[in-house]
Amino acid sequence: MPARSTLRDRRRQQTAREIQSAMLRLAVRDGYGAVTTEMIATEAGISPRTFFNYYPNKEAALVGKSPEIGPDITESFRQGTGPLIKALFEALDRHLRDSYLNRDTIRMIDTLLERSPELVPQFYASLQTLTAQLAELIGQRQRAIGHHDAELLADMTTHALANAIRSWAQSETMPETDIASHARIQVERIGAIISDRQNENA
Amino acid sequence: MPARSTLRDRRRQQTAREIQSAMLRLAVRDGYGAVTTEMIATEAGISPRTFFNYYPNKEAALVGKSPEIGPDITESFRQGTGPLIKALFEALDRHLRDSYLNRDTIRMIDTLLERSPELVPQFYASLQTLTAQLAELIGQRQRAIGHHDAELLADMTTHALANAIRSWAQSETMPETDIASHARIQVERIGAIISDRQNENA
DNA sequence: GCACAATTCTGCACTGTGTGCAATGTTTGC
DNA sequence: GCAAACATTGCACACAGTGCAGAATTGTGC
Repeated sequence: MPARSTLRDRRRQQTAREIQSAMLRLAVRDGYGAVTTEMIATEAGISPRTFFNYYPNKEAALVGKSPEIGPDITESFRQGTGPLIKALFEALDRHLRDSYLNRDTIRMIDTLLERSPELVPQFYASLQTLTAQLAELIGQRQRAIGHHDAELLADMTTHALANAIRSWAQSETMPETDIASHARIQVERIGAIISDRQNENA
Repeated sequence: MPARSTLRDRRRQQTAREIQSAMLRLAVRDGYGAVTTEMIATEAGISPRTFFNYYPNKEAALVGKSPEIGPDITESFRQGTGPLIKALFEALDRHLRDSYLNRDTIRMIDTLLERSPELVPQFYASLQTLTAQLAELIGQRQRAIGHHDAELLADMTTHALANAIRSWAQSETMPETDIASHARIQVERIGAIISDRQNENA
């Protein structure tokens, strides 16, 4: 569901971004642990109670609302037949082109994750929606791949994608359109290490 | 530090296990969300405050305290020179032989993760200690592998290991000594998928 | 424009998590 | 058996998160 464009919905999205941005600003300034939901609400100009209408917890506000993969993309992924990894990252590439990525936002998240490494696992956990969606898609396209394997692969993919997005945010020159292929290259590098082919094509 | 065997330390370990077991019993009976730290404390025969002397939060009590990889194992892993994956899972195999795994405990965890899938990401996050240790070891042994790659690989390994332990707990017949090789096989299967070699050796 | 339906925002009361601190017990080394 | 080290506990407190009900706002049909 690619967000009906009623006034209400646009406002909702706007507020969600507002809250995330307030949270990030405060966390970068005062440290994640020092930020309370009350401070965020005040900074974002809403009541403390309303914060929880937008995000189920503090963590979630950090990551923000990321859109689901659209049905056109999932459809063509499911029905494709080429190499899985190629198709997977093509789908992610298309998905990224649909999403708005804000360099400054990602940079702030990056700063936080560097300053408070204990947040990193929590951060990846917040990407669960994407991971679960990917796992399901992989399972549907490639019936021969078991459930656990699909999940592991999806997890890895999300992880690599997050790494690629972080590199992109850090770099001044890397175009947004390179993110998916960056991630893909990392995954393939891992594949090579697993198969002990580290010194090939070096 | 392989746990000095003073009375104090043995008691500490015992209490930690006691708490975990209390938590699991209650969570299986009433559902994870319905269990409060106070209930756990009562069930385990300690004061509510003491609970937090053992575990930083409810999550952690679920997973329990798992011992670090001993220095003998890490030493020989770091200095080995063969294929990384082989060495990695050999080290894990030795590590598992040092640890006590309790089938019933794992089964209860398994039940919980099935009933409350929202716990799964949190669960993997709790294995962060192991993941971080593995990432560091990989980086030290194989200098050519970048930091991000080592982390991704470590994450995958931990994930696969958790899967293998869960299979072991479910099975009546699988010997404990097969866990590491199970995990290794999963990782290698993923490696093959990445490299689009799914139909080899089938 | 105007009523009224749907939705969203907010305040309030309440349960539960997690921490700091200081008093009180218990273990240990000597 | 004594003093230092460490563990347990109670208490007070700050904050997270939820349910509910009324106020405020926005969308809709006329």
